[in-house]
Amino acid sequence: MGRWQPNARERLAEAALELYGERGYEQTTVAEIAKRAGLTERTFFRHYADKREVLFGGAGELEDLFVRAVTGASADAAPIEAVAAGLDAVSEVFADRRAFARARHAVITANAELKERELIKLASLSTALAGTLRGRGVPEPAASLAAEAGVAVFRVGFERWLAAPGDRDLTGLVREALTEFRAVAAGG
Amino acid sequence: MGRWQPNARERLAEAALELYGERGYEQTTVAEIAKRAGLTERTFFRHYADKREVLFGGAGELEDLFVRAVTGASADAAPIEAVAAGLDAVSEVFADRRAFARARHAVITANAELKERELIKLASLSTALAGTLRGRGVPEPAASLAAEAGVAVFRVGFERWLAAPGDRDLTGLVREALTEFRAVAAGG
DNA sequence: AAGGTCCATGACAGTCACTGACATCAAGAG
DNA sequence: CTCTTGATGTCAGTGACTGTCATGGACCTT
Repeated sequence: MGRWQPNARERLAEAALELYGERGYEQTTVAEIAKRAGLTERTFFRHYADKREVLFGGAGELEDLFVRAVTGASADAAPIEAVAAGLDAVSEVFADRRAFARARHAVITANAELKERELIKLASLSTALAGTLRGRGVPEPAASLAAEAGVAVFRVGFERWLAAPGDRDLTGLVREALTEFRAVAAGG
Repeated sequence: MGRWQPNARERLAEAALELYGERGYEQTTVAEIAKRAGLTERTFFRHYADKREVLFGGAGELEDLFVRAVTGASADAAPIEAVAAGLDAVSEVFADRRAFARARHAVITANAELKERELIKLASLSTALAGTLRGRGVPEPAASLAAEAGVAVFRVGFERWLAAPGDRDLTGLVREALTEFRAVAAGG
């Protein structure tokens, strides 16, 4: 047995999501989160840079996954097709986490500061994707535009998945969003 | 002569942009901004909700302008064409403000918190555009996707304009970005 | 086993963004 | 001339976040 309970970081993230859900983000103090996790406020800030970041621990892994899938797409795939491969990979990860995704999404959409943080994570993802596409030989601004398109398509598909009843498949909804997107861009 | 100097709000915005540029956003306190504007910290917060918002006073007008142009596009224009009309209208506004736009953009890109605020303003613009498109009879998710596309295209064109030497025309750069975008979506 | 180092955490004081409550005083209304 | 209005000042308070030093179990060395 260690001197402290294990998984301090995860306990903090859990406590934060619960409290943000129960009372709202602004009505929750960091001291309360730390207390529920059996830690102190100071320790919270050693694990998370600020009060928002505690909800975004997985953003880095998601970005890596998306980038790897795009990198791994066949060399002759068009930019939008490489992005589509990334969309499939990312969609799979969420398949069995809809309850968690819904709780987290509800908390985030209820607060402007949290929305800001989510947007900058998506922007970071977009930047990483654009870089990956350039690495595949896609010139600018096509790389940036394809990356932005991919993120927009994922977001639309993801939100429809969260709103959908029962057993709709995220991968399918994201693919539908991509198809719609291409029709719109074509002038449909 | 009033009891106070006029244009307190504008003086605060000017002082803030100067100080953020000179020392950086984080190294500037609200008390310093207020002092340079000849006011107190408390008065700063009566004009701007927070330390970031002072750089985004014009966001509302820009959104209105964009929305009005899309609303005014010919009734049989495709969604992406209506958005293009909005892009033209917004581009015009910036034509003679490149120096200011550059200073502001440099400050914003130098700081993550300011980037977050910029992103949420663009997201708000996107949401407003999507609503306007739905008002024109465009169904979801086409409306949201066309709106996101419009904002992405503007941002790419805008950044190229800021980076470009001399006398490049913003309207032209944004139109080029739109053309490239449509090619990418088509699978080019 | 004794001693030494490591490192996650605690304790505590401090800065600054932001808010609520109340006071002030020129300008305009009547 | 008086009254009301509204932008500003003053002041006290909360909470996010940081720097610094102390603590003590785990692990390593001998």
